[in-house]
Amino acid sequence: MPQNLERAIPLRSVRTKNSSKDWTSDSDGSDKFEWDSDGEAEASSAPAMRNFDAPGPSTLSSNGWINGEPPPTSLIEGYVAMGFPKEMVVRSSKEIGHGDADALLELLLTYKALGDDDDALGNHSTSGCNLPIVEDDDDLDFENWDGDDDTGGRESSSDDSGYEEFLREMSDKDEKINSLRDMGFSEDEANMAITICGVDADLSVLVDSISASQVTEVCHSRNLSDHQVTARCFDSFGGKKRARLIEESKKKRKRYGGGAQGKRPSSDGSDEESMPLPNPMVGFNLPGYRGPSMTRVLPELATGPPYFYYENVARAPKGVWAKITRFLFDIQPEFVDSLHLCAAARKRGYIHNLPTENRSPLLPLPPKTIFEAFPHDKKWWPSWDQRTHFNCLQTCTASAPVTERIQQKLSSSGNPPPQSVQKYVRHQCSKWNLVWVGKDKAAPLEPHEMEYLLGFPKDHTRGFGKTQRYKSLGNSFQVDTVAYHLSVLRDMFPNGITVLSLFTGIGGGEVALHKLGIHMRAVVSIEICKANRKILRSWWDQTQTGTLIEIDDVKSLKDDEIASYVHRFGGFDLVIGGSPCNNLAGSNRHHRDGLEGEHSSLFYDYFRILNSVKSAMANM
DNA sequence: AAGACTCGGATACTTCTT
DNA sequence: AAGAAGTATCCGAGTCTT
Repeated sequence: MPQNLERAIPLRSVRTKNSSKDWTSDSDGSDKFEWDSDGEAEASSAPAMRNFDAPGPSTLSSNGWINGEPPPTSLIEGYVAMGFPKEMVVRSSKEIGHGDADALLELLLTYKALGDDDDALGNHSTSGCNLPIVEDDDDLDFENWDGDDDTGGRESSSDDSGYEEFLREMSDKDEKINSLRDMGFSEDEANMAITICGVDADLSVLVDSISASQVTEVCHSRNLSDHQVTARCFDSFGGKKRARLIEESKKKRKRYGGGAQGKRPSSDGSDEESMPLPNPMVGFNLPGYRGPSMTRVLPELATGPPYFYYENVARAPKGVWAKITRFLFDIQPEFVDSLHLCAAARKRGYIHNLPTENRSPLLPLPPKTIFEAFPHDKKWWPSWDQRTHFNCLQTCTASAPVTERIQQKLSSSGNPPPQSVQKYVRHQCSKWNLVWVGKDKAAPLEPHEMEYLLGFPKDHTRGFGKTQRYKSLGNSFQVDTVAYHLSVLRDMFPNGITVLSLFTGIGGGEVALHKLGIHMRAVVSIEICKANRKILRSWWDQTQTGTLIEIDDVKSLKDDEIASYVHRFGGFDLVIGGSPCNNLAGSNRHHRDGLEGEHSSLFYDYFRILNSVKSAMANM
């Protein structure tokens, strides 16, 4: 749900500038909600995540920095704000440079995970250093099995003595890598297996891991969905705590030099980057769209507890969903257009590890067409406006002059109006989701009408400014859609569930659970917008008896605090949330730079926190 | 080839609130 | 008077569908 870009950016330290609102709350001030983002504003502060395009060859200069330049202080601070030790950031930057935010983050996460998992390794352990620097082939981590280019590769030498020591400490890992190479595996494979299984894993376990990865790769290359990969593939993996490592290992590099919009050349062509959207966009199944019954089997490491549910816009820039998928355990997204469930389109992708059988829709069923939703408007609806559904409800609405111009054009033409006028009016109506509320009078939806279409209780957002309400609603879940997916939890948790809700917004997930009759014993909610927090609190106090804890800044939620909540509530049954889409949404003309952009860190927060929860629960 | 669609952002201005 | 909030207008392109 909610969120803004602002939050995306780490820097609390930087907050100063924009004063007014604290970053924790949305950018707009009052309301910003859910995911989206409005956040670009902060960009300036955002340190780090910029990637420069030129992929040129990386070279290690005499000062120990790749490409010869130390990272800007702001960049380091940005990662430190994300929770990484400064020393680790510096070291990582030296290893792979700071130009590629994706690679750098990946390496940091790997280091961190390894360090967390195995103290014996120490921070340095990470041999992550052996991780290949930037490979071109990217995405497919499991891809280049054959090429072991890396080996000799990296002359990482460098003058940095600290770095060398670091390398020395990795001897244990190197030894295993050598053994695996002797067995015919590439260094990449060996590295990945160690990343996944841990440096202390037996050689046989590492071998099994590589074999399992190869199976996965084969499945992917055949375009099989994840559910077709048997869990058996992953049985050999280590403990659950390793779960978070998986992704990191998976995402091995997708970097491309291109700019944000990234069209990456895609060396091999086809494949990963492309993740075609289904048509019709009905997900794995929908009421009334019974396709072939499918049962998916998730990799063991992807299964709960906790269950998790991640959402974002379906039409993100190319490569974004492929990347998100890699982070989230290679689970294939379920793309659904809420158009099939209610009267408004809403094309979204959902990555979750919930069962997909025996779902049930919320009752009563919501109106599925505009006329069912607003029968009163039928009286004024011109026959040449044949819309039956609204387009995606967004955060911005038409200004009054739009209505005025439409009215003026229609009143000055006959009936029916000429084609040119019809075309203009139809375009405006589609663009702004206008409804006919009077003779020749097309007006924007009111906030309460949007609440209705999105499945929220009446007046859910009432009491706040209209602009804020539009913004919050535009960034929200479509409750019926999400509830359909979450409905499987009802029978699984008859005594209620505990929820960690990221980017909560106005509580679309919570409302869905409530409408499903699922008791929430406790909800820990992270939402930057003050107005949204108030909206959730207000609704909670009126409808719930469980515990609600609201946190404003996702960046402040660190591992130890997560662990304390896990301990306090006995773990979380569900981690739910969408991440801001400011830089993903097509409507954004300014900074649609996907996950490569400067404001894309919120997704990584989701990822980070999810893995932190998994890790804490594994240690319970 | 043309059309349709997209959880948006920056800015200037006006209006409301403190 | 100053700040907060609301209003209006500007701003395209990537991707998919027809």
